[in-house]
Amino acid sequence: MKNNIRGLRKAMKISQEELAKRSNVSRQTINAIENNKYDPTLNLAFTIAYLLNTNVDDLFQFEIKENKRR
Amino acid sequence: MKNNIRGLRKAMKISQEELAKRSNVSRQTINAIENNKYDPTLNLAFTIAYLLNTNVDDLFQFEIKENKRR
DNA sequence: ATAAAATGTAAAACATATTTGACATTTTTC
DNA sequence: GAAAAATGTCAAATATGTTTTACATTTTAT
Repeated sequence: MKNNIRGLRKAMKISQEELAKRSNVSRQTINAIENNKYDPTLNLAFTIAYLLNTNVDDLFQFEIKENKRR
Repeated sequence: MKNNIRGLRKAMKISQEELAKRSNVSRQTINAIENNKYDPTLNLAFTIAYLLNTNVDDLFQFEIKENKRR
């Protein structure tokens, strides 16, 4: 799962620290997500999308992985 | 965070078990999410939205909680 | 070139999501 | 109304996300 948080954040000219404060998470969390260390929770995804004036579906690029049906 | 998984799933006439299989998660997970016990991960949210022919922003109703800035 | 700000990273503790197995209740089908 | 299918729920174990503290490196501003 990729995302363009960094791009939109920079366009808005705010730091990871600032986005973290507005999102009520730690700076490390924003940093980790921007660097694709892990995905945010659904709640945080919605919060960040809201703060960056976009939506979850546009902010995150989900690649469908097809399912070998059990 | 609310969602309309149950509604779309029933419209599609598949069981929780079937949606679980297609999503590669357990039936209990689908059940818990439909009953708002907890939110799915971002990945699972995207997967379910995809399977139900919708998107994350439409499938989940996120209520913005305003932030008492630190 | 130096100081300040921003970013990267790591480990331990804690929080939340998911699985598995099991059983009870409700709904659907015949 | 009995059987089968679907749904609800619980506990313990595992996986993943988040916080805190701390420090190193990179970038920006002067």
